[in-house]
Amino acid sequence: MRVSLKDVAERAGVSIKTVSNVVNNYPHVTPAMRTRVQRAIDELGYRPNLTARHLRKGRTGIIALAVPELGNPYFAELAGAVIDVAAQHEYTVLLDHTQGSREQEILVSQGFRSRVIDGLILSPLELEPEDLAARTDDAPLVLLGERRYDLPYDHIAIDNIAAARAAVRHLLTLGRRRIAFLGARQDRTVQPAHLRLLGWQAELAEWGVPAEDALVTATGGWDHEDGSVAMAKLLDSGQLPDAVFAYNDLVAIGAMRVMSERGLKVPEDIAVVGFDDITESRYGAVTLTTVAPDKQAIARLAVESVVGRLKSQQNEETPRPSQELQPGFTLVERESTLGRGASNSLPGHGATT
Amino acid sequence: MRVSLKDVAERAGVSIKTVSNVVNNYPHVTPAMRTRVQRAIDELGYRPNLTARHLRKGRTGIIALAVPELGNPYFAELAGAVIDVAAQHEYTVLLDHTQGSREQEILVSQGFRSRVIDGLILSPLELEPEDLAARTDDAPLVLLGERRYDLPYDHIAIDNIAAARAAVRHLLTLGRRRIAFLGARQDRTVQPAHLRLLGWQAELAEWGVPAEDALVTATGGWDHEDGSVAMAKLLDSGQLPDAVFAYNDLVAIGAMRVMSERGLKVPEDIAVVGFDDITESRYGAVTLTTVAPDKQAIARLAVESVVGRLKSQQNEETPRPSQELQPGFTLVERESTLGRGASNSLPGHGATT
DNA sequence: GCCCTTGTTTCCAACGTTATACAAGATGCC
DNA sequence: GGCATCTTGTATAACGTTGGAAACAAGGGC
Repeated sequence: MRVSLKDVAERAGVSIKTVSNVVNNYPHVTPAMRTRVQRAIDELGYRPNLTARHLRKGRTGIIALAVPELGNPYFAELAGAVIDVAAQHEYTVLLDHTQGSREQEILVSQGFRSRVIDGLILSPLELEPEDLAARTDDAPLVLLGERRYDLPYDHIAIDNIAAARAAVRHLLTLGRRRIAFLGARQDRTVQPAHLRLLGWQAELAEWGVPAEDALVTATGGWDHEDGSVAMAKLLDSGQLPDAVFAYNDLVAIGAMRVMSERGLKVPEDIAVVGFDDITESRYGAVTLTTVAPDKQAIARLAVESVVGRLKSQQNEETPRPSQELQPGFTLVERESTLGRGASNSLPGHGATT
Repeated sequence: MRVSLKDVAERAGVSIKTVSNVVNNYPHVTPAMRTRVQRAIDELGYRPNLTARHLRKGRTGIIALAVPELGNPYFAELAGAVIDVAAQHEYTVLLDHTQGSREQEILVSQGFRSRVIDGLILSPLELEPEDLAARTDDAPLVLLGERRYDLPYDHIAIDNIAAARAAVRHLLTLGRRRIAFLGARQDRTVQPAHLRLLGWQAELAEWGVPAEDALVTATGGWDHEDGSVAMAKLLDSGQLPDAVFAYNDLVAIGAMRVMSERGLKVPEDIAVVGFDDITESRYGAVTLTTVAPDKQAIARLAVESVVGRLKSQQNEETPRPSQELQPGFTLVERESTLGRGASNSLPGHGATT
C-alpha cells in the first residue's frame, strides 16, 4: 500500500538515490532521467515520508507555540500571525495550550515533544525562573509576554510599563482622577511581573494623584467573567471610580457589562481602557480604547528568533547573545474614553528592534 | 551532545534493546537491571527521539485540525476542545488554518504533511466534492461543519436546518414577522450548503410568512466587519426588519453595532439571533440570543472518529462505514431577543450519536 | 587512441528506534 | 543428574530517507 523511494526506483529501473535526487531537485540529473523518474513517481503516487526525512536530517521543520488559552482572542490572533510568519520560513506550527498551569508550562519548556519540534515559542504565566533554569532541552526557546526571567533566552514583549503609562496618561488627560486598576494578581507578593500595575502607579505618581489600594482589584484569571466579577466587587466595596484601566480587553469588556447592568454610562460615568486590541473591542455598543501591541511584529520577531538560532545551530556558529526585544504598540482611542463620534489612533512608543 | 539509546547502553554495559525495554516498561526485566539502566538514563539525561520512534512505529500520534480562521472565536474555542480531547487519547494536535482558501484546503486534505500526521479533522469552506474525491492520502479524515459532500468520510455537524428553524421560530413566537437573514453567500447558485438559509425559509413558510429576497443579505466572509457592512447595506436599501437572524455571532455582533450607531434599539426595534454561542456573545451591552452547538460533543466525536479509524487501520480490521454524526445544540435566549431582565436556555433538538 | 576531466548515477552507511528471533541462564520435574 | 521449560537479555534487521564516496559514462584535448 505505502509507496516508498524503493518502489519508485524499481518501477523506474534506477537506484533509490536517483529518485531521491529527483525528489529533492538535485541539479545534476539529466532531463531524460528526470522525466522518467517523475513518471514513475506520478504513476505510483509517491509521497515522501517526512518522518524518515526528519530523522535523517535531524530537524523537523516544526516549531511549537505554547499559549495559555486559545479561547482568549489575543492568543488566537497571535497564533494566527505566528503560523503565517512561520509558513514564510517554511516552518509548521504545533500549537499547545497550557491553561496557565505551571506543570503544563514546565512540561512544554522541558521539551516533552523531544525531537519532534525544532524550537519553541512560549508565552508563560506561572512558570518560575528556576523551572526554566533547570531546562535541559537544547531546542531554541523564545519567551513572550509580560514576565521577565533574566535568563539567556530571547524575550519579546512591548514596553508594558510605558504602554500602561500611556493608557493612564490618556485617562488623566481627559480629567479623570479616580482610575481603578482591574486585574492585579491575587498573590501580589510573589509576582515579579505585572508591569502594567507598576505603570499605573508610576503615571499616577508623576501627576501627583494618589494610587489608592482600594482602587486595585485582583482577579483569578483574565477573561470576561473575571472582569465582571472584579468590577462588581469594586462597586460593591463602595468605590466609584471615574475610570478603569483593565489588564486586558476581556477584563475591560466584562467590566463594562457590569457597569451597563448598573446603569453606569461609559465613558460619561466611567471611562475604560483595555489592553491587547482584540477584534471584539472594535464592535461593542461602546468601542474600547485599548493598548494595541503590534502583533505582527511580535509574531515576526518570535519566529525569526527561533529560526535564526536554528540556523546558527546548524552551521555550528556561536549563537548571538540573548536579547530583550520590544515591538511597538499604539494607544487606540475609541468610544470608551472619547464617547461617540470620535475615534482615532496615536502612534506609540517602543522601537521595533 | 545528543544522547541516544546507544550511549545509555554503553554506559550501563548492556545492549541497546535492554535499554529500550526499560524505557518502554517491557515487563520481563529484573528489578536490578531496571535500576541499573535507569541510573544510566538519569545520569546522561536521555530523552527518547520521538522522530525515530515514529518512523519505526509508522505512526506519530499527531492529528491535524484545519480550520478556516483562528481569529474566529468559534474555531479557537473548538480548537481548544479538540486539543483537550485528543490529549485524553494521547494524541497531539497540529493546527492549520486555511484562511478559507480552496487551494489551502486542497493542500491540507491531500496530506501535504505526509506521514507526519496520522489523521485529519477538516472544517472546509470552499473545498469542492471533486477535490475530496481526488484525495489519495490514506490518513483518516473527518469533515466538520455545514457543508455536505456525500463522500465516504465521517461528517460531523449539528442539524443546521433544525437549528436555524429553532432560531427563526423563536423570533416568530415573539411576534416578529420581518426577519432578515444576514450572511448568505454571494454566489448563491453554487452553494449546495447554507442550510441555515434553507432553515430560515422553511420556518417562515410553515408560518405562512413570505420569505422576501430583499431581506436576505450576502456577505463576503463572516466576521464582525462583514456583519456591519451587510447590516448597513440592508438598512440603506430602505428595508427595516423587526428581527435579524445572522449566519453567526460575529456577523450578529457586527450588525448590532451598526444598529446602535443608527439609534435602533435591540431588541425593541430589531431582535437579533446569532449562531455559535461564542463567549463574546455573553458580555456585550446587549447579550446575544444564539444557537449553541455542543462544541464539546463536536470535538469528542471528531477525535473519536479519527482515533477509531486509526485503531481499525492498525488492527487491519475493516473500518466501519462512514457516518453522519449530529451533535446536539441549544437555543440560548438572551437579551437580544428577550430584553433586559430575562435570560434563559432551552434544550435543543438533534441527538448526540 | 589514450587519458583526463566533467558530469551523472549508484552503493553504502548512517539517523535512533523497536520487533523478531535467538542464546544463555535459571528452574522444575521425573 | 539430565532434559524440558521458563525467564531474561542480546544480536540483527528493519522503518524511509539523505550525504558522501565510489563507479561509471561520455566528451574533449593531446
